[in-house]
Amino acid sequence: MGISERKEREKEQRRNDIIDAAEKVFFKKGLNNSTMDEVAEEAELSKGTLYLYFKSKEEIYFEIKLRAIRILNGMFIESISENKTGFENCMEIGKTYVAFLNNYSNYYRVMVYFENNDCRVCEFKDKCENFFKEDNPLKFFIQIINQGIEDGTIRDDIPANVLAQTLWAQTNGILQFISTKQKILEFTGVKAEDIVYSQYEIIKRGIRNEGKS
Amino acid sequence: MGISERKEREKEQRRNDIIDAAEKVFFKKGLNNSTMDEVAEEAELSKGTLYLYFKSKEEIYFEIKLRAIRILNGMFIESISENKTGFENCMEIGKTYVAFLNNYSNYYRVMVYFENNDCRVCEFKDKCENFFKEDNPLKFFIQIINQGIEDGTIRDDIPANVLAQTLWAQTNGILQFISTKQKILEFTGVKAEDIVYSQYEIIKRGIRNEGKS
DNA sequence: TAAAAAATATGACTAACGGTCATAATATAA
DNA sequence: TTATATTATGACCGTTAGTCATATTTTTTA
Repeated sequence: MGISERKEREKEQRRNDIIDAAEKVFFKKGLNNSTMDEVAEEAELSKGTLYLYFKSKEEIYFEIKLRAIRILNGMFIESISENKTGFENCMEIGKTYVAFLNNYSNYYRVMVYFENNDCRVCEFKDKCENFFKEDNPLKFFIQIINQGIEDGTIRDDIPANVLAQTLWAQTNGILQFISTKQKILEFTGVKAEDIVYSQYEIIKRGIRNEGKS
Repeated sequence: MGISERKEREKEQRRNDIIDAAEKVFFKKGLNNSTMDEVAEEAELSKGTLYLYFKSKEEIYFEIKLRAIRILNGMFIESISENKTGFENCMEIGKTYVAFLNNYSNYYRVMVYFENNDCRVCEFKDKCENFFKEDNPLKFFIQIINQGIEDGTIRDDIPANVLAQTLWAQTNGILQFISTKQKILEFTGVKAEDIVYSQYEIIKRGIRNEGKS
């Protein structure tokens, strides 16, 4: 049945085209100031057609979030190395996350949106439920922490699970701060890099296995 | 002119009544699922009247945020003590912030909303611009860190400004994580308290002045 | 290849809701 | 008591996410 397969591909393609169009519109004007009519126009389709491929405006946004996560995951995987210690890899991931914020700020913003609007995310419950079980930056990060505990470069008095989630949550807080609180940074005369550097310094001391370099 | 003063008081009172009503409605159903008609009904006023006292739905929400900040500030001030070191006070503030999340989760959620929707906050630019200059949890926290640096209990190689904002941002990340990622915590079998404890542990090592207890 | 059936696309329409404004009610001043 | 100012009202408006009856295109059938 070559036809149904081709149709499947075409459908997938159209879905992607719609997400592409939505991305353009949303990135330019923000989710709230973008209308589905604009997305439809950008995609050269009628509005009704959008709803054949997606349940809601927010579901399209959620698909963009998935793209963001895929990019971030890819960057993380590229940034680590077998030749480095767990501790070094861990710090590398931090740097990479900051680079993601700088290079893909649009995608980053989409991710933040879903961090903080979990009430609505229920719509995608099924997708979210299984999310952690699949490839996911946090899951990946836990492995790195584990590596560090095993190779003795990261303190071992906190379970890898817990330590990883703590660092992950912290780091999200840092990125969120430097990306939304420019006013405060300006007013206090502090640069985003200062905060990032300070975060590294605290983490270094905070998680390094004592006695090791 | 006793009359105009009384009128002023009455107006202020009515404003507060409206915020009270809005709080009830918003806390019960969430900002997005609450309508201005519902707020008006709860306040026993017509919808039009609401707009005599507030420019928009979101401005009312912003007023609720101000209440939240006032509560948090009060808790912070209560939690510190002249008899404690800067380091101890700093840790105390962390604990207090967690207590705030647990005891005033509705207010906490409002604060988070404005952390992450800064685009819209422009409406309240004037209010926000001056915000940092007034009483503000972060500003207060900077003072505590300064105390710690001065009394030698907190490392002095990072400026108080920077260190305080870093810790603040981190902690926000932690609170946000434990309040929105229950699913992940469940799945990994980690408790919110574990994360909080781990955070304390990392910070302790991370900011304590070496050589001091 | 033509007609029937299935799949896909359309855009006018609806419902919901934030915000407005002409009008009404009430309080104050003259 | 009348004129003026203040406060309140709710019908109405504009916008927009989402729907659905209808139309178009593609595939299947005979």
